[in-house]
Order: sequence, then structure tokens, then C-alpha cells
Amino acid sequence: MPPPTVRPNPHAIVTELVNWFGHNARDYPWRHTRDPYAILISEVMLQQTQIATVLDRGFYARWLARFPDFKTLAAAREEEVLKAWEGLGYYRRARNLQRLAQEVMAQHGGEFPRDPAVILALPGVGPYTAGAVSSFAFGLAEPIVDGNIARVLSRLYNDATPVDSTAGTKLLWERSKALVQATDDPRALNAALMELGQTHCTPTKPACDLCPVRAQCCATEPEALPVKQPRQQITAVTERVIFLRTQGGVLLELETGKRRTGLWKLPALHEAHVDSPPPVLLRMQYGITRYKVTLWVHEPHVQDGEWPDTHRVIPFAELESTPMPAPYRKALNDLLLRGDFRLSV
DNA sequence: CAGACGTGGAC
DNA sequence: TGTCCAAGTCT
Repeated sequence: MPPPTVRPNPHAIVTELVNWFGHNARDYPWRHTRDPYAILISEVMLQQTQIATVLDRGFYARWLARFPDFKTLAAAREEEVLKAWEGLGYYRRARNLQRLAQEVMAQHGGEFPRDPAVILALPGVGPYTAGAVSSFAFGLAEPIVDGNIARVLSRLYNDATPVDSTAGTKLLWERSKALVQATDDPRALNAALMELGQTHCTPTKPACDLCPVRAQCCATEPEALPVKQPRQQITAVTERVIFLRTQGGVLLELETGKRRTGLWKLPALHEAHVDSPPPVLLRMQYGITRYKVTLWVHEPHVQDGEWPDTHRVIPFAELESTPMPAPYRKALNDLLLRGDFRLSV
């Protein structure tokens, strides 16, 4: 346990961190490039998403192979962009990335801007991502605060201000800024802060004995930090959909609302049938944001040609390339594999 | 400015 | 099983 009289010294902290990072940096593909496009893609993919998901399941490599630059992404069909994002969630990120690419082509002559304020104004780019691309791609002394850094800094300064409060956020950004301005290697410092949170300064059981800045740390009870505001409660909901297989393919419904926009799902069971629903083909549970959803897949209640224009029979050959949220993808795979339903229509 | 927005893995 | 979390942003 460090003495409570410790005062964090920015110069000592950044020196230790950059040195530690120099010897311990993990090998990630986005650390082999300074291409702002490739770095931007990694940053957006990693928003609220684990590194293992992005790397082990091939999302990053596939994306760069299919959309290697702003020009390619700007010109792509949105459905193909969403398909490349399928399984990552927060699908607005993918739509915003394409909008961003189109803005870069139309308003910045195809060249990614180097001004942090201009970067921040791009769609889907917030303070974190703007700082990350500015520092990692261009080496600018811009601060960043993500979940890792919030944890690291709250412990380093032994600060119990809730990190997700207005005051806590302000403080974290000030501290991050003070640190990045105290080094001549913003690229390494920002990466080091995040990686420290990943490797040693973890949410549970932090490895303080291995920490390169333990001599500067003020935390008296690191596991009690960071303080966060209470979470929202999980609400159970029921969702009823239908599975209609024709000779040509499967009837799907295009999402047009705020959630999962542009992706296709099993069509909702019509309101009129909720009271006495058709027989159940499949039941499964999944979570989405603050909801715990019980999904019931019913036999169809519509006939060929009865559905609205948000609905379409997707040919079997196109099902795989059709962007679909994970739960419906699973349900559909299940139903098509079972084959123990009767052929409708 | 709380609340919305996906998903899969760890414990 | 339930809970928390993982390189946040938008409204």
C-alpha cells in the first residue's frame, strides 16, 4: 500500500509509463500503422467492445480488406457495410463510419483532417475517438479518457468522484490533459495509460505489485475505485415474431427505427394475433441494452403477398449476406437447420 | 443530461 | 443465472 502522503507527479508518471510501455507494449495491428483510416476503424470498432472480439473473430482484418480506405467505404452499399459489422452491435457506428467516409471524400478532398476540432465534428467521433486518432495517427498531444483510463486515473489520484458524473468527467479530462502535455511521446503515453488499465490496473484484483507507477499512486483501496453511479435496472420484455419460409426464401422485415437500423429481422407477430398467437416454433432469450428479451418465434399468420413493403422474401442464397442482428441470425440458423416445420404458403 | 444503443465473455 | 463489463457517442 503506498503512503497516503504521495502526490502524483505528472513528469514522474509519464516517464515511468512511457518507459514501461516501451518494453511491454502488446502487439496489435493498429500499432503497426499511422494511417488515420486504419486507426479510426480500430478505435470505432473498439468502442464498448473487447479487443478479443475485434481481433479473434476477424472483424478488423475483414473490414480493412473489404474497405481499405475512405474512398472504398464511401462508395460501398450500406447493406454490405452493415454486414461487415454484423455481430459487433451498436450498428450506428458502422453507419456513421460510412457517413464519415463520405464527408472526408466530399468536404476534405479525400484526406483525413489533422485538426482535432475538425476531427471531433465528424459523425460518430466523440472526445475519446478524436483524441485517440489525433495522438495515435498524428502524434498530437491530445488527451483521451476511456473506461481504462478513468479507472487508472481515479486510482492514481485516489478520487471518489463518480467517473460518470459531469464533475468526474471534467476532472478526468483535465488530468489526462496534464499528463499528455508532460510527455514528448503522446502516442506512447495514451496507449500506455489504456494498456495499464488492461493489464495491471484491472477492475478486480489489480496487480499493484507489478505497476510501473505504484510509487506515484495515491489509491488506498484501489478495488473500491472507480466510483460509478448506480446502473439502470434490467426490464424483462416479450417479443413475438414469425418464421415464414416460402419456396423462394424466408420473409424478413427491415428495421427502420432507432434500433438496429438497416438490418433485417424475423417479422414481428402482428398485434391482432398477440392474444391468441399461432403455435410456437422456437423460444430463446437474449439481452439488448437494458432489456432481457424472451423471443418467441411463431408459425406465420400471413399469406403470400399480404405483408407491407418493409417486408421482403429474402432468397436462401442471399440470407448469409443479409445483415441481421445476432439473435435473429441465431434463431434463423436454428430454424433452417431443424427443418421440422411445415412448409408454409 | 440521463437514457438509448448490441454483444459476448468473465466471474 | 445474474451481473458487470469493453478503446463511447448521440440526443
